[in-house]
Amino acid sequence: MSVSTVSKALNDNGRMAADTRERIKTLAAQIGFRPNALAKGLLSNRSFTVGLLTNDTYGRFTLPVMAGISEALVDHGVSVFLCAIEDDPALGKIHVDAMLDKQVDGIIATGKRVDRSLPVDLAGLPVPVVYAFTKGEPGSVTLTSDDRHGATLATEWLKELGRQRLVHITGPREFVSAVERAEAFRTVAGNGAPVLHGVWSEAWGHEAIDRIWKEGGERPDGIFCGNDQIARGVADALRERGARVPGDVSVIGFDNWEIMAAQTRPPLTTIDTNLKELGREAGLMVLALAEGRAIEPGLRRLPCKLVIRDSCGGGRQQN
Amino acid sequence: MSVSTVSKALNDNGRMAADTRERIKTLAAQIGFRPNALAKGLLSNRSFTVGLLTNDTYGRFTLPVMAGISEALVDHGVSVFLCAIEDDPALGKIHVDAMLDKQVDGIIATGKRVDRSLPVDLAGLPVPVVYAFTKGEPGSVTLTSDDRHGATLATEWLKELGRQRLVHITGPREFVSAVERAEAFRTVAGNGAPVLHGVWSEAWGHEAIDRIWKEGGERPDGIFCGNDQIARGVADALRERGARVPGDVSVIGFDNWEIMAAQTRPPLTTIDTNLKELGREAGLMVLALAEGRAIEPGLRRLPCKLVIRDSCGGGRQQN
DNA sequence: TCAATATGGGAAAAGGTTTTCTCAGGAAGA
DNA sequence: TCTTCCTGAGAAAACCTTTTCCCATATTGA
Repeated sequence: MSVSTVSKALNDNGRMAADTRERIKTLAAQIGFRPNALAKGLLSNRSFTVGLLTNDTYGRFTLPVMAGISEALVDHGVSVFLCAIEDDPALGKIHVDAMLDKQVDGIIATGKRVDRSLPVDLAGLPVPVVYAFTKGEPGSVTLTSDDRHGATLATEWLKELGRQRLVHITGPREFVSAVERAEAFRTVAGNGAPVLHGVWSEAWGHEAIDRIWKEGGERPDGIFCGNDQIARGVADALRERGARVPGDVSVIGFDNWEIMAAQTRPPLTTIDTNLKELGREAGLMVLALAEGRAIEPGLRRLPCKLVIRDSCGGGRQQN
Repeated sequence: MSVSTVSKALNDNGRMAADTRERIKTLAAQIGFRPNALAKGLLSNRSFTVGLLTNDTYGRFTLPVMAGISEALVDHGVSVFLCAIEDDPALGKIHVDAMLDKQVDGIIATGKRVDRSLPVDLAGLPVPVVYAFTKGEPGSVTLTSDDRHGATLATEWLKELGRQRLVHITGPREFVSAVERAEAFRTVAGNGAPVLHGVWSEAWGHEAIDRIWKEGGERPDGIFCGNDQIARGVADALRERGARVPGDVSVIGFDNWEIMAAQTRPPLTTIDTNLKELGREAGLMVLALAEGRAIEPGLRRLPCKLVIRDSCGGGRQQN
C-alpha cells in the first residue's frame, strides 16, 4: 500500500476502488492516524492558523472578540495564536515576526478604541490583516461597533419610557466613541441636552451626579451613561441621595459588561456591543482574505443591542 | 551559493570562512529572509507552539495566566494557541485534536478551580500537559495558588492592625479553595471565629452583613472576604449601615481583581494570587517537559501576596 | 616539488503530505 | 483472439529546512 494511495483515499481524491478507499479509511481510523498539519501547510502554503494581536490587558474586549473569532474559525480547522503586546512596540514586533515565521494565514488586530492604532506597523505584511476595535492604515478592513446606533437605541429607550430630562454622562472627549455617542444622544434628546465628559470610571459617575445635584437646577429623570462602570457609579450615587432607580430616574449603561452590569443595584439596562459577533465577522473576513476572496475595504460598524434589566423600568423584552 | 551553506551560515553551524558567514547574514537581513517555521518544525519535530485550553469565559483568570505564559515563552520563540472550550466536551475534543494536528509541543489546561477538571480527557496524549487552576489526572503536573497561604496573610494582617472580632465571608463549601481559606482563617483567628459560606457574589456580601447585623450579637471589626466581589458587597453594605471602612471595620478581599478592587469604596486591600507568575511557571514547565527535561509530578502551590489599599487602614507597604 | 592535511563549500537525504504523471493489467468491443 | 480503452495503483516531485557526508582546493611541511 503506497503513501500516495493512502493520501488519495483519505482525501477523497483520485480514482480508486470504493472498497480500497473504505479499507484504508477504517484502518486509518483504527490506528488513529493524524495527518501532520505542518507538512500539509508546508505544501499548501496555508497553515490554518491566524494571529490575534491585542493590547487589551484586562481582556474585557479581547475575550469576547476572541471567543467569536475562535467559534467562527474552528469550523474551518483554523486555530488562533493570541498575542498580548501591551503598548510595547518591541514586543509587538517580536510577536508579529513570530506569527510570520509560523506562516499565519492572516492577522487580526484588536484594541480598545477605534481611534488609536496598535504600537506596531502592520502595513505591507505578506498576509492579510483585519482590524477590530483599533485603527488600521488607510484602505484597510476595519470592524467596530456602531456607537451612534447604540447611543440612539439607549436614548430612544429612555424617551419611550416617558423620560423627559435626559443627561449623558460619559468618557473623555478624546475618544471618538464618546463623541459619537454624545452626538447621537443629542440628536435624539435634543440639542440642548447636557453632556458631561469625564473619565471612564465609576468614580466619575459619582462625581457627575454630585455636580448635578450641587448645581441645583432641574434634576434629570433619565441618565444615559457612556459605559457600565460610569452607570454603576451613577446608580450608587443616586441611591445614596435617595433618588430611586428606576422609580425616579432611569439609568442606562453601555457595553453590557455582564459582570459589572448584572451586579449593579439595580441590575443595569444597557447596550450590548455584540463583541462576539464582531469577532466572528473578523474571523470570517480574515479567512476570506486568506483564501483570496476580496473584501471591500473600509470601516464597518456593527449594530448594537438593547439589553433590558432593571435600571430603567419598563420591561418589554427586545432581542 | 548553495542552500546548505546559507543554512549553516545563518545557524552558526558547520565550518566556513568568517567573511562568507557575514556576507550571507547581511544579505539575508537585507532581503528580509525568514526561515519557514513549518519546515523547521517538520524536521525537528518541534513546532514551537503550545496550546492553552480554558473554560473560563469571562477571562478573569485566563488572561493574566495567558499573559504570564506568553511572556515566559516568547523568549523561547514559542507561540500560544488559545482555545476557549466553555464546558462543551465536543468542542474540547475538536480543539485538542486541532492542537495535536498542528503538532503542539505541549498543552496547558486552565480552569477556574482546582477541584474540577475540564470536560475533556487529556491523559495519554502524545504531548506533555500541565494543569493550572484545574484538576489533572493522578500523577500529573498541576499548579495553583496557595489558598491557605493567602488566607493566612489576610487574617494575620487584620490581627496585626489590632482587629479582634474577625469574620470570614466566603463562597460555597463545595469549593476546595473556600474550605482551605476558611481553615487557614480559623487557624489564625481562632477556632470559634465565624465563617459564613454563601456564593461568590457581591449580593452575598450584602446579605451576609445584613444577617450579621440582624443577629444583633457582637459586631465584627475585621472581615476577611473570600473574593473581591464579596468584599465589595460587604464594604457597600457597611457604608449603608453607617459603619466606617476602615475606621470601624477593616475589610480585606481575595484575588486582587484590579478592576473590582480598585474601584470599590474604599479601594480594597486584598490578596493577590499571582496569576501571571503562575502562568509563567506553567509555561516554563510545559516547555521543560517538551524538551524532555523531567518535572516532578504533583500539585504545586504558589504563594500569594498582600496588596494594601485603603479598606483595612494601616499602610505599611509590602511587596 | 610532492604528499598529507586542513579548510571551505556543495550535494543529498530526511521530515510528512499532496498532486501529477505514468504504467500495468483487465475488460469490453470488434 | 486481438486491439483499444479504461481503471486502479504506485512512483516521483514539490514544499523548505537542517545536517551529515564528501569532495575539491589550498596550505603546509618534508
